[in-house]
Amino acid sequence: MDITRYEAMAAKLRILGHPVRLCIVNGLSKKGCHVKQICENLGIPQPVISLHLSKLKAAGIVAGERQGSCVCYRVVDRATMRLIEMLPK
Amino acid sequence: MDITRYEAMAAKLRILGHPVRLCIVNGLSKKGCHVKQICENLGIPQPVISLHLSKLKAAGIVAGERQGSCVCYRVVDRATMRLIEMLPK
DNA sequence: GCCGAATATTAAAATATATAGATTTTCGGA
DNA sequence: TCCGAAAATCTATATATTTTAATATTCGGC
Repeated sequence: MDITRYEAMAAKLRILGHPVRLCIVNGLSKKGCHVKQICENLGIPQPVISLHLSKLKAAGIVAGERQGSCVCYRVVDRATMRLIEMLPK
Repeated sequence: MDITRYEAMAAKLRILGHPVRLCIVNGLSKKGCHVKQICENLGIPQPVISLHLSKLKAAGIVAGERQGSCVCYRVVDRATMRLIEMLPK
C-alpha cells in the first residue's frame, strides 16, 4: 500500500485540525470576510489570524482578494466545503 | 464566536491528518484487520502501528477486539466513515 | 508453569507547530 | 508625499508530535 498517496489529504486535514482554523473556515464557508472582522469576531490578535490564514491559503483551502485597503477571504476548496457541511450544528 | 466548540472536531481531524493513520483508517473502513497484517501491508514496524492505533482509539475513531492472540481493529466512528468515503479514489 | 508470537507501553531524541510581540508592507485619503 | 488603517511577515520562545529503539504485557499451546 502506498502511503505517499495519503500525504496530500492528510496535510489538508492537519491544517483543518486546529480549533481556530476550523472556526475561521466554518465562518468563511457561509460568506467571505475581511481579516479585521475575523479578528474581532474571535477576539484573537491580527498577526495570529493572518498566520492561520496564510496556512489555509498555502493548503489551497481559502483565497484572499484585495478590496481596497481590506482583504476578503473565502473558502475555495470544494472538498473542504463538503467536510464543513458535515460538522455538527 | 465560541472556539471551544471546535476543539473536539479539530482534535479528530488532527488525528486523521497523518498519512499513516489516514491510510490505516482507510483500510480498516473496508474491513477489520489484525495489527500484524496492518504492519505487513504498510511495511511499518509494529510499535509504530500500535502507537498510531492507540491514538486513533483514544480519539474514538477505531476500536480493537481481541480474537485469541490477535487483536482485530475496525472503524467505529460514523463521521469518520463518511469522511473516508469522500476521499479521492 | 514456561515459551514464543502478537500487541502495547515507555523513554529519549528529533522535528514540527503554536504563541506572543515587534516590525514591515500595502493601500486610501488628506 | 505623508499619515493612519489593514494585513503580512519575522523572531524568539514554548509546546506538541513523531520517530526510533528497547522493554513489557497478554495469550495460546506444550
